[in-house]
Amino acid sequence: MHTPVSTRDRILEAAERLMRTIGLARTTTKEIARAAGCSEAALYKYFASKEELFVRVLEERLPRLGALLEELTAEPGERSVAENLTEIARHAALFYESSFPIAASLHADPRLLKRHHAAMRELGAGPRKPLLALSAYLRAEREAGRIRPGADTDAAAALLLGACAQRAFLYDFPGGEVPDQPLEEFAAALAHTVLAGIGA
Amino acid sequence: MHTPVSTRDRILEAAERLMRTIGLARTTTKEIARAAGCSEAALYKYFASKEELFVRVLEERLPRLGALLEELTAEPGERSVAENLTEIARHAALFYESSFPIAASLHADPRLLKRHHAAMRELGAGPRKPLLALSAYLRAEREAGRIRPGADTDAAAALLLGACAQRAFLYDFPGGEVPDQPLEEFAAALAHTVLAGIGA
DNA sequence: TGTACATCAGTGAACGCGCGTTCACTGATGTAC
DNA sequence: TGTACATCAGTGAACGCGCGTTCACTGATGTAC
Repeated sequence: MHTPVSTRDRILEAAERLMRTIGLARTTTKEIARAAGCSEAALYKYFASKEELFVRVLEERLPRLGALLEELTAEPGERSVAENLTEIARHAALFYESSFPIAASLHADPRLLKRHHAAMRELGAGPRKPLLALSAYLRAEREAGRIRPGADTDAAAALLLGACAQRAFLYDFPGGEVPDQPLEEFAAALAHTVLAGIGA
Repeated sequence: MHTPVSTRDRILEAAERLMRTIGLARTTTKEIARAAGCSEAALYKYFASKEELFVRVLEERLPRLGALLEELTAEPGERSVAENLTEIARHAALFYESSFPIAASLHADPRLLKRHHAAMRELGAGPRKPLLALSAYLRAEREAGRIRPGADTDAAAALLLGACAQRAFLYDFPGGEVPDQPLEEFAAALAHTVLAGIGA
């Protein structure tokens, strides 16, 4: 720890930023080195290959929605269900917005996707975690009598998170199109409409 | 028209299949030519560049959900809203399943995405079309008194289609994981839960 | 009819470029006596 | 204290490979007279 930011960290940061902005397809070792302010050879002092570098970026620098949801739903009783769902939708939308470009890149290269998926499994993470966490929260609310007894919590979770994920997809398009509906409003509308269906 | 299937069509078909299976990142001109049963040079008789070939694949071979939805909702009165929504969800899920891998590939390469987006705009298509079509259908049902007057049709459309799109994402993972819930059941559950919120 | 030429789909072999990767190295810092 | 050696982060320059692309061509089919 001689320097406040290690070369390794600068490499990871540069790789992540490039994946986000110019896409995996155009993120080359040369570009990464230039952005990190080191030589290409230095990359290979810290990572065995370009593929391993990418896997590390995904493991070490992507946020975790599942963990966030678990936190958010730790004390279910403190706020109303509507408030909780709105907050969840807001966080989910932000999360998908920030991770979508990288996730998309991954799916363009099944070999890399496979390696990433294996690494995720070992970490106990994965793309289905947020769904499970939200569904678990909704079941708890159902037990507490705050949502309707017959409500389908899996369907409700799929609807809410799906809409947030799709929003991220719709706005990851060139031309910098701005959403016609602000995030807060969008989140509240989703929560309200879902809750109208499952609320007690 | 000497042969029943032209070389151009075989090239497009091969390119599409490869994009779907091995991903854009690994779809090379050599692989396309091999799969189409022609020389690499032949590709350049029909397409100016590899990038143009991809744009043509997207323009000419991807299904159109927006058009399908418009068709599906042409005579709203014939079936119940629940039946209509289930059918819409089913078709949407199938559509996203088939187009997701290619859409993901596109987002890995912003330059290609930009070209594609421009081409789409000219065709009057685009990723937001299905949302608009579904929301229009729901508004029609609202006018007809078959769903609640105050219902937020935009939110309902975002929820239903978002959940279908996310399902496609969740199952586009290696290891050939099979959905734990059959498509029919999934579609019905979504339609039911959304309708509980907006139904008359 | 035959003959000479034009057109056209498609090819084999090569090209140059940019990529990921490696190698022998340098200069600074730490350690033993 | 100075001296000799070890360790370590990082580099410049090169390497080979695979990619998209091009070029001069071939052989089959169509057309004019």
